[in-house]
Amino acid sequence: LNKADRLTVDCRLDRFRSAASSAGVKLTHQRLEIFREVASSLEHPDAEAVFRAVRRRVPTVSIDTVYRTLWMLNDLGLVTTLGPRRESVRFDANLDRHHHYICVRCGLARDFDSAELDALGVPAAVQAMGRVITTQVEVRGICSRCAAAKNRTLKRNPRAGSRAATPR
Amino acid sequence: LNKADRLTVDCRLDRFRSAASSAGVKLTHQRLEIFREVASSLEHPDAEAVFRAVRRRVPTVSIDTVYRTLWMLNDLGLVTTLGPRRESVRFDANLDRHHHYICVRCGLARDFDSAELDALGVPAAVQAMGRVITTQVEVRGICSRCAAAKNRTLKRNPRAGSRAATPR
DNA sequence: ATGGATGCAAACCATTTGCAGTGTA
DNA sequence: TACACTGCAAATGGTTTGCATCCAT
Repeated sequence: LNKADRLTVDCRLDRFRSAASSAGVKLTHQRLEIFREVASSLEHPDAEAVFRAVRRRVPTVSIDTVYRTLWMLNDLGLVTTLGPRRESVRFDANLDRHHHYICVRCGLARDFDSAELDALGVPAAVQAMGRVITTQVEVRGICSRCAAAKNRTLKRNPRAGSRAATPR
Repeated sequence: LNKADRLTVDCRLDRFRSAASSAGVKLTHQRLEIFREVASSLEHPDAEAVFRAVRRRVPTVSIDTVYRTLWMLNDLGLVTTLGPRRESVRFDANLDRHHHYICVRCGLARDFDSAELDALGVPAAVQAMGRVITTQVEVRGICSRCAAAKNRTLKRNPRAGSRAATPR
């Protein structure tokens, strides 16, 4: 990591520290290392990759602490997930160009079309990464049904969105 | 389904029939029903949802046939998957607005920025679906590393992308 | 008829959870 | 000190696979 990246990581760590104290969660050794790992990686690591990396510095961490911490960071808004959340793979037979709206709460997934979005080009930097097959816009939010049922725990309830509250 | 949708489904079924014969895969009762289900659903069903629906018409289908068929359809290019493929959830500490390039072969995920894409608005139809939290562009393709190693089976090799060929 | 496809049941593997011990605030 | 957090180990649940049987071609 170069100097600028290091600054970014430090800034993120600070954000974590203050978020943690104001949310009343404890700042443990392992949480710090887990967050540092995600914050300083360019790889979008999954739980196991984080685990492997952190274990080098904290040989006793367990994989379940990694999972718990990552979801906690997600709940604190310090981290995002890539792709659909705690869900199984979904299939889509619509081969026409289209985009998706995804409810992060219940997993609802709906198509939408947009001439504007279809016209998008991808920047040159992307071409360098590899061949491009498809370009899709993914809009995430809370669907109206879930918003209507805005009840219950503020903390992420375990398993939310996987099977519970099946859309439609 | 209205008349136009029915036509779409029939067209997709025909496409399946010809793709199947030219690829030399057999056109079974259950495959037809599985494809019909995905092709006529607006729900982006996951494997289990397809299973439940098909079972009403073909009470003996098994969940593993559903899985096998869905991936086969994917290999044939008749179906797409939503979100990252056979992968575990990945995390991302980059909270700045950004987009993703994802290699469908090895699962590599990289950020990229684009002022043009950041300026996107979402169509009104989406507002009706629910509140919008984030808008991201997901570009899928084959990364240069995978393209370079363009060896081996044309058929999807099982487990590809999950653990094998860990990027970087 | 015959090789690919299915269904079954067992295997797999990532992720989650209950619990007793541990460490932070 | 007290309560949240950790590590362990066992449970869970979605997905995959080996194999004997079946059926499109």
